[in-house]
Amino acid sequence: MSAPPWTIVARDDDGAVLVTVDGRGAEQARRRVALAELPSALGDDVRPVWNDTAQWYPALLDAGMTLARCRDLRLSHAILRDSALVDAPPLRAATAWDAGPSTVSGAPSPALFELDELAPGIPDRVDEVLAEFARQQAAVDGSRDPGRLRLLLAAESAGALVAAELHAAGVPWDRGVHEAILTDVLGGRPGPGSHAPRAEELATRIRELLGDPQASLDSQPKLLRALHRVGVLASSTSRWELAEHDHPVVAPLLEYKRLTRLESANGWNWLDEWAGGGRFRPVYVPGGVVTGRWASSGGGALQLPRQLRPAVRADEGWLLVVADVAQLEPRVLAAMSGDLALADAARGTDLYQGIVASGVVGTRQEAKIAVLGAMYGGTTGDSGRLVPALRRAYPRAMALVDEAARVGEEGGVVSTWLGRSAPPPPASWHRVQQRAADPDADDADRARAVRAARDRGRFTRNFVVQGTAAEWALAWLADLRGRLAALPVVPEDRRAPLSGVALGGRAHLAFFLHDEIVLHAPEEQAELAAQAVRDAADAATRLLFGTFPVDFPLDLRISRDAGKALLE
DNA sequence: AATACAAGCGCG
DNA sequence: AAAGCGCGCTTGTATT
Repeated sequence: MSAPPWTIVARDDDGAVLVTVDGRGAEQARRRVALAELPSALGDDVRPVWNDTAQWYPALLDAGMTLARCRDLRLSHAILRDSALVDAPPLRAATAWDAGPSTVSGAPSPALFELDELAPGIPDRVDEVLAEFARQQAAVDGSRDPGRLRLLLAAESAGALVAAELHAAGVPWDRGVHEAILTDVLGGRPGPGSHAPRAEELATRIRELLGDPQASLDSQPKLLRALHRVGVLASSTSRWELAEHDHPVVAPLLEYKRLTRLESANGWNWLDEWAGGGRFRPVYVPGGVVTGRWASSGGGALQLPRQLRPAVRADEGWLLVVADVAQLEPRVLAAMSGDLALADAARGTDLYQGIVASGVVGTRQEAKIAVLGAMYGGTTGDSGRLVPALRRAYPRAMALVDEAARVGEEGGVVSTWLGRSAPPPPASWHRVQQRAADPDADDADRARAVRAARDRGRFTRNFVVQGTAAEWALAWLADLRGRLAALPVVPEDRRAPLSGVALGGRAHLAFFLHDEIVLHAPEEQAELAAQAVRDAADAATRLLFGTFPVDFPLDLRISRDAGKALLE
């Protein structure tokens, strides 16, 4: 199987320029095409190299085209600029390629083909794009581990394709189910200037218990003062702190907060704005998190309350394949540290139970607290008490995160398995450290420096694990979309109503959140799609960790909706 | 009136 | 029950 050619895709004053190049960026052929001709001019077996997937791919999707792979230079630049695998990189100087993420617009339209629709900042002229590609290829070729970086850039770029496809396809969203949940919990839609009926009833009771019929419950300072007046001496109005006080007002107040949260964050207004048309189309931002995780923008895609998952509901004649990886991060840690004992504990479907079975700690809950403490840098409470047991049982795994923390505390740089490095600490961090080292420094200066160092250490400790887990997930997605593209297209009358989008004819990705995915699949393809999900997970594990004996078991189910209830 | 910030809470 | 990491969004308040 030969790799497809690289094709630089860039703009000129009234169209696109396509340049076929070799792996070093040397030009082999060039042609100009009108933007409207781009889908047919590109064809299927091509690997575009472009400045920014979010600027090009939505229009191709609109035209009914999908791509197998690409190279996103903006995302790749960010990786190579910071990667510790790249020596003295010419990419480190600040340039227009450092532009922040542009996002796929919420209003896909032919306007995306128009020249003035470009987000400002990211270079798009052919000379600049060619030059950047050549710089990046040279940086990879001259790096300490070209193989890993090529994998990472390919995965990151495939992720950019997935993000655009996810937005185009959307999550099938059942308005009726969502409204039924809201009505059941809140009692009905709130009128202007008031809360929903159940929240208002609670508010009345709470004000009685506070002895103040005018008490404001939505203003933290006012609520806190009212609580103090009845003897609840909390220092904040946060849920966990209120729960520690034994007073009749606490329970209804916590319930009130729960209801008003649902109402404001994912109530009827959210439904109208984001999912009214039967699809929720979050804007995904690949590479939006320093660790390499995706961020999102608009609609709160990363915060969909589990309570509302039943509203994710397949179209008639379609099914959802819902899959998530159990304890992805500790499994990744076992693999990257080569810790056979931890990998052994991870052998079954429940890593925490495996740790208990090895006699490291007594209960599953303790195992969970210990593992999270190990990866997050917990030092106090149960976490601080339990982590040492983990350090004895899994010295290699713990050495990896402990070393990452040590390097971070000293201001150094850490990297993920494939070579994404944490940005170096900012100048302000170094100033704090220097001030503490000054002979005139006082205790406060030194305390501030220690705190900043520890904060940095917890960040780098977690970075290596969270970032490598993100790489596994990207590899999973990238492999999966290739498998899905090989499924047959169903007959016209069986397709999902995705106007102008090539994805509606077969099983496609509909949602992604760090370690879980939802596929939307024609009924007759659901089993095949589910097997593709499993096979892709295995392929991702082999791609990253070769033959190292670690499992990444999936919790997978096929059902009409994404609610957990149908599972049991 | 517009903008910035902090608190609080949803997700992994 | 949070803790220890990473996010986005809404609300109320403070600032300009």
